Amino acid sequence: MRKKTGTGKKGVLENLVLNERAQLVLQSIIENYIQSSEPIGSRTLSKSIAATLSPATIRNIMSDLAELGYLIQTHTSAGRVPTDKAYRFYVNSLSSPTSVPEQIKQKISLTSTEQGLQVEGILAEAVRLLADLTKFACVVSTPKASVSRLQRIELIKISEDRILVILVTKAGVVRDKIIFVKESHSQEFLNSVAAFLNDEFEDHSMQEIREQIHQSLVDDRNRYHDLLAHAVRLGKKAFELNNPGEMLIDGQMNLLLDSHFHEQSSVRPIIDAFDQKNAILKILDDSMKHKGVHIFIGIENDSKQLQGCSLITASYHNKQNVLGSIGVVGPTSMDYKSIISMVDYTAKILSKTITEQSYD
Amino acid sequence: MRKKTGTGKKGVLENLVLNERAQLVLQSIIENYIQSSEPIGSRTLSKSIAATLSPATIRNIMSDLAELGYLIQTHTSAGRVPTDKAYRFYVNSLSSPTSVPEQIKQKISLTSTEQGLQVEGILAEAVRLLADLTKFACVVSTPKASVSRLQRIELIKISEDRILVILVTKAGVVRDKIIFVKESHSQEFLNSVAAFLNDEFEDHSMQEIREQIHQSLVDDRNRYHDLLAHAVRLGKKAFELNNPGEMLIDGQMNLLLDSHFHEQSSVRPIIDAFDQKNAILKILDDSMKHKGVHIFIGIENDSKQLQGCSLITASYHNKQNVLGSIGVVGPTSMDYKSIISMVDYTAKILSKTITEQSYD
DNA sequence: TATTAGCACTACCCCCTAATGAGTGCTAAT
DNA sequence: ATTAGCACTCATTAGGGGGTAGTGCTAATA
Repeated sequence: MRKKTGTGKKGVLENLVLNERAQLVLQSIIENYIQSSEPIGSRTLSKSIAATLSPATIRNIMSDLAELGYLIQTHTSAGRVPTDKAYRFYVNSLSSPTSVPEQIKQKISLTSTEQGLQVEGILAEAVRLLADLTKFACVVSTPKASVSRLQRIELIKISEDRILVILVTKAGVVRDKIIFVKESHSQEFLNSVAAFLNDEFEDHSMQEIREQIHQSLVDDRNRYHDLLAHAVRLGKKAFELNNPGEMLIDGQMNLLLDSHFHEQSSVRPIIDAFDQKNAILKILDDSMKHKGVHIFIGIENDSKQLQGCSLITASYHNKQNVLGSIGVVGPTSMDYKSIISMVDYTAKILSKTITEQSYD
Repeated sequence: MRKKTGTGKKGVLENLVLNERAQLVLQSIIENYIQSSEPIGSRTLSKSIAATLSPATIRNIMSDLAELGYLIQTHTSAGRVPTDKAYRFYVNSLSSPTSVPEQIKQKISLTSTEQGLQVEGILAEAVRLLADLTKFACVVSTPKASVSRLQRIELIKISEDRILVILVTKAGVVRDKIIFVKESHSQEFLNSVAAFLNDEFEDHSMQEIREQIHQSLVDDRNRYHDLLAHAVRLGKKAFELNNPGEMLIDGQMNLLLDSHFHEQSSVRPIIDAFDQKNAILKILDDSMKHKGVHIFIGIENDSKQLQGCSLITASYHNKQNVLGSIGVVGPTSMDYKSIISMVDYTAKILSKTITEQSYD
C-alpha cells in the first residue's frame, strides 16, 4: 500500500474521484484483463499503455487503485485483477455506445419470420443468434401473458371431460392448455362458447378478462341462459393464470467452455440458476421497466448464484408494449464494449421483426 | 500377449466364443470400470471377483481378452480398460431386464398432465426427469407431424395478409405457423373454411390430407365455388410440411460435469451433435422402428461426433401409433444395467401417460 | 495340463527440491 | 512528482527419487 503524504492525501484520489491518469491506467488494466483473463503486472502494462509511464509509476497508481477497491491481487507477488467495482466504473465510463461492426450486423438478421414462425420461434432464433455471436449463454423472456391482449380463443374437444384451450395474444404468442370439465359438451357448443368469448373479449388484456369474468359470474346470475353460463364457467378456467412466464435459454455450454471461468466449480451455481429460472427471470423482468441496455455486474446481483457472472439485458417491444427482455450471461470479465452493443442491436432487430409481424 | 500353446490355440477362446470364466472376468472388469472409471488391474480384480482366481491366472485371461479386442491398455504397465466391443458383449449378455428399484420408480411419475399440459409439456417433463435421474444428457423426439392424424385446424386472421394456422393432432401436439396470403379474408370466412376443412379431414393423417388436397386441386377445378376454392388453396399452404420433427434436450450440462469424460475435449463433439440435431434425430427415428430398448455404443454410431458416447433409447407410443423416442446420451462407460431399465421404465410411463390423456 | 507363485521390469504418480521469473513495495536519487 | 534500483515474495516449472500398481515371463505345483 502506498504511503499517503500526511495531510494532503494527494494520490490518485481527489475528493474520491480518480484523476485522469488513474482512469487511463484502470481502463487499460481492465481491457487487458478482458482479453487475457490473467493478472496484469506493472511492466506489461507500461508497454501496452498509450501514455508513457514507467512501471514504478504505474505501481504507485495501481497501489492506490487497489486501496480504493478497484483492483485486487490473487497473491502477494501477482499482478492485479479488476474487481466488480472496476467493471462498474468501466461500463459507466463507456458513454458512447459503440456501433456494431458492419459484418456482425449482417449476421444479426432474423429469418424465422419468413418461415411463418410465431413470436416464440423468432425469440428462439434471436437467442440462438446472440449465443453464437457472443459465445456466452443467452436468455430471453417470452411476452407476459397477463399484460398482453387477447387475439382469439379456441376451444377444442379432446375427450368427454377434457377441452383444449388455445389462446392467441395480440403479441403473437400461442398458448395451449387442457381444462377438465364435469359435463361433456359437443364441439358445436364449444364453438358457440368460443365465438361468444371472442366477441366479448377480443382486444382485452388477460388481466382485464379475468376480472370481468369474475364480475359476470356475480352480475349475470339471474339472467342465466345456457350458453352464457357455460361461457363464463369455461372462460373462468380457460383464463386462469397459466404458464407464469417463460424464458428461452441457449448457449449454456459456451460458459463451460469459456476460458474466463478457469475452474468448473465457478460455473456450477450459474448453471443451477438457469435450472431454477426465477433469479434470472426476475432480472429480465426488472430490465423491462426501463428502456435501453441494463448491466448487472457480479456482486450487484441479488441472487448469490449469479454473483460470479455479469448479465447484459435489453428489452424488446412491439408497437405498443414492452414485451420482454433478451440478455447474455457471461463472466464478469466479459468484453462489455462489444457485448453491450450486440445485445442492444439484437434487441432492436428483434423489436423491429416483431413489430413488423404484428402490425397491431 | 500370452503365448498360445502351439497347435491347439486353446486359451480363452474355443471357436471364437469366450468360455465361461473369461466371460466372468470380462464382466467383472466392465462393472468395476463403470464404477471407478479407472483402469482395472489383475490384483484388484482377483479380490473383487466372485470366483477365486489368482492374479496370475487373471492376467492370462486378460491377455487373451486383450488380444481378442475386448480390452486395451492405456500404457504398458497400466490396468486394462474395456473397449466398445466389450460393452457390446456386456449389454448383450444382460438378458434379464433389471427391474427399476422401487424408490426410483416413485420418482418417475409425470405430473404435467394434471396441470393440463399438452403432449410437449409431458415430454419436457419426462426428459427432464430422466436427465435428473441418470445424470446424463437426455433427448426426446416429438411426435412426427406427418404420421399423426388431424384433430382440428383453426385459421386465425392476424393481419390483412397473414393467417395463423393452428393444427392439433390426435397425438396431442399443437403446432402453429403463419401463412401469407395475397387477398384479405374476413375472420368469418376463415371460420367457414376451417369448418369445411375440419369436416373433410378430421381423423385423416397429415400425409393423407396433403395428398387429397393436391388431388382436389385437380379434380374440382370445374365445380369451383368460392369457399371450396379458398379452402383448397389455404389448406394447401396450411398443411405444407412444417417443422420437420423436433426434439427436446435436457441435462447437457451433466455431461460436462461427469467424471467419465476426463477431459473436456472429448465432450465437445457431442455438444456439437446436440446443436446440429440431425445425427441424434436420426438415431431416435431409427429406434422408433422396433419396439423395446435400443443401445448404440460408441464406435457403432454412424456419426463420428457420437462415437465417443453411448445412447440408450426407447420408443413411446399412444394406443395406436409409435410416436417418438426418448433416450439418454452418456459415456460409453455408463452403467448400462440401471440406465437401460430407467429408460425403459420412463418410456413406459410416458406412453401410459400419453395414452391415458388422448383416449383416442 | 491348467494354475499359481515368484521375479524382473515398466511407467505413472507423488513429493521434494531448486531454479526461474514475474511481480510487488520501499527507498533513494533525479 | 517521477523513476531507477533493490530486496523480497510466491506461483510455476523442471528434475530427481521413492513408491506403487501394473505387466509378462518362467518355473514350480496340483
